[in-house]
Amino acid sequence: MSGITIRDVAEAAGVSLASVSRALNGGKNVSARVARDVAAAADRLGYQPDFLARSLRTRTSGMVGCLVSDISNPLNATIVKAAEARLREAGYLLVVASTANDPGRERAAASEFRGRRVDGMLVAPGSDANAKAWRALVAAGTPVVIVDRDVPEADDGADNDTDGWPSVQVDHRGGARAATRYLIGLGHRRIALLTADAVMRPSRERIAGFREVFAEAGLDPTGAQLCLQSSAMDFAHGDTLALLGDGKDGGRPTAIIALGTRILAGVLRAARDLGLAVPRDLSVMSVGDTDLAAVHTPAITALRWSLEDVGRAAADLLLHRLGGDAGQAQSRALLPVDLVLRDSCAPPAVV
Amino acid sequence: MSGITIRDVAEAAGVSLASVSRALNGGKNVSARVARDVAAAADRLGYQPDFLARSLRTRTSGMVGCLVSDISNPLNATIVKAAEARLREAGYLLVVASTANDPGRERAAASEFRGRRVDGMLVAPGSDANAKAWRALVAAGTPVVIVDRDVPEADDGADNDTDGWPSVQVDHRGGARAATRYLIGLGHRRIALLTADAVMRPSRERIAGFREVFAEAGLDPTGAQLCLQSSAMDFAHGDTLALLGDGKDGGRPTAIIALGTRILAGVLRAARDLGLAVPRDLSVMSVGDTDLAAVHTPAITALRWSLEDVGRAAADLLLHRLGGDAGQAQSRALLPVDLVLRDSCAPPAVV
DNA sequence: TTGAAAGCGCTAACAT
DNA sequence: ATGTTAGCGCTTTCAA
Repeated sequence: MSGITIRDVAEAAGVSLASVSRALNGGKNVSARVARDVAAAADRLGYQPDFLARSLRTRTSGMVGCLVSDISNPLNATIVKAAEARLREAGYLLVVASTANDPGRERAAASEFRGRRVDGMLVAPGSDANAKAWRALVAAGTPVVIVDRDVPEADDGADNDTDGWPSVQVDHRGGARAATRYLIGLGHRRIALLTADAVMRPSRERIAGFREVFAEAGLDPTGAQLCLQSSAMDFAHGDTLALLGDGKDGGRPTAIIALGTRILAGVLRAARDLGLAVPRDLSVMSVGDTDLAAVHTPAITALRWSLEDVGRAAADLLLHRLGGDAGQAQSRALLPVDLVLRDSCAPPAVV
Repeated sequence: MSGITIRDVAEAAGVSLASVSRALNGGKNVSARVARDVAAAADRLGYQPDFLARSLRTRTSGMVGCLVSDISNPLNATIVKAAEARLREAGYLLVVASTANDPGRERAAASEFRGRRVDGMLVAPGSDANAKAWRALVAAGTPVVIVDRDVPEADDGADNDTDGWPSVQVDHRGGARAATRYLIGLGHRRIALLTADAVMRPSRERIAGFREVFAEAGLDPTGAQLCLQSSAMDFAHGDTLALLGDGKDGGRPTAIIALGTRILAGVLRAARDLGLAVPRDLSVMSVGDTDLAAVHTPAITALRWSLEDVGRAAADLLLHRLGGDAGQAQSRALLPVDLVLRDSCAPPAVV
């Protein structure tokens, strides 16, 4: 272990503890001689300050907690990575907790973070279950930035407005609108939206955008199929088979929008199993752009947004709050979504 | 903020500070009455112990640092996630640092971790550049587990043996052997190994296994092409084009082993661009099994190993050391690699 | 400009 | 079984 304390440095440099502290922290009121001697002594001894002790004294840990449902999800991982890079530049350490979307673990992790005295938290709740807990957290004064999520109004009738929360959001609604318009423009009328979730903000917004476009085009909204499945882990394979394979050609969708990589994977596998050619027999669009979408044959048209920007924006918002602008108006970032045209969408075959 | 200290609880419960500490830490020598009163008071006040203060006193932070080159890489992320889960069960908090394979940042992160007084570290060095630093770390007594990497012998002639380090390794060599045997069994004689790296342990072991099989089959090792490229980021697209597209049919490989997802993506794109059908015109194998490999048409035969096991094993090894068996013989885990047969490999076409 | 001293919240001797 | 006390290593008044 290091074992070398500030006291050792003080002795070696022949000055007092306080002087060492001041010198090392670049504080004022340090003579050039002391500064030099202290630096030399610290260097020679290989002194490394103890963050723990410093934190105890200053009441700031220099740590930021990050609550994310599943860090092995490449999307989340990319966000976390970008946030971590930014936070580190600012001298903060990121501690992560994968919560597996379990509200209990989410609360436990948040509590653990508080006990560890993190200076702030980045949180992407896995559900709305803990909305109350998040509100309590900010109410207690913890700087919190919500990432790509909503914190629904408390159902106890409190006058909290969720829109005012410091958060970074992605314009999923706008993206879904663009995607839907594009498909309708190609001539599609029966479009299936495959999602594993309909309550979280991203899915909710996408569904809303999808419906908006159908409504504004004067199309029968029942032509828009919405397929909800409980788990994305089965790759949406079964659902897609059921959706496409029932033979009722009049009702069979001519295009599928897959919300997420796993679902896209399931859709593509199902199409392959059914002998359906993309895009001739079925147009496929991916919400979220990954290697899979880019490299597949044919390459999959996708909705894309910058995960790095999400992470960076989240870190910046938090740093801003940690920087002292606590009372500052609640900032909120809204990031754009782009439609990347590739080869997986075409006009529907005339039947 | 919490603001409530152990002192407040002591007053509320009408006992001494020490009793509260004992009661809360489930120590011995606590009467039922005190235990009850303390628990009640703590609960009522919403007391949350301050880890920072506790750590300062006990000289253990309950934190484990994780050094990984790029956490947005799904492989790394999965490992980290599994390790984090295990560590949390044991009461440790994982702090991560993405080092982008930059030796400087790696050292800086390690140093930061030490300053933060992490109890141990999980490290997957991005290169051999910091071998000396890692040795210094363990020499200083920090429990370190190396993940899927080697720490080469110090070049200063010290008598450190790298094989004794606590580490979790993957049997990449065995996997490569199985893969190569399989391809040779199909009739392939010209096989290209595409990798972005030839020095790190995983690649080195794979290349070694590949060569071993060629040698043991009595085949001309020059028939085994080894293509090194500097970056995986261009999806290996250009390299594959150059490799396949040069028209010299006699030298063109009939099978490609792609070391990594990005490279696989590049290979597949290149094959598509050249109008080569997989596996008719070209057999493709992936080292590392991802959605891309599983879902591609045709599905890609792949080498797979459990990333979860890697993360868990790393955590277990470290926990074991943290548990006090510091002097214990250096343990080392070796995890198996499986060949997952799919549809992307076939006998080479007769020319 | 420098040093002495108090104390952050907690645990662990040591005493009772 | 319980209380008293002394720090862990650092920052930060407050004096000098």
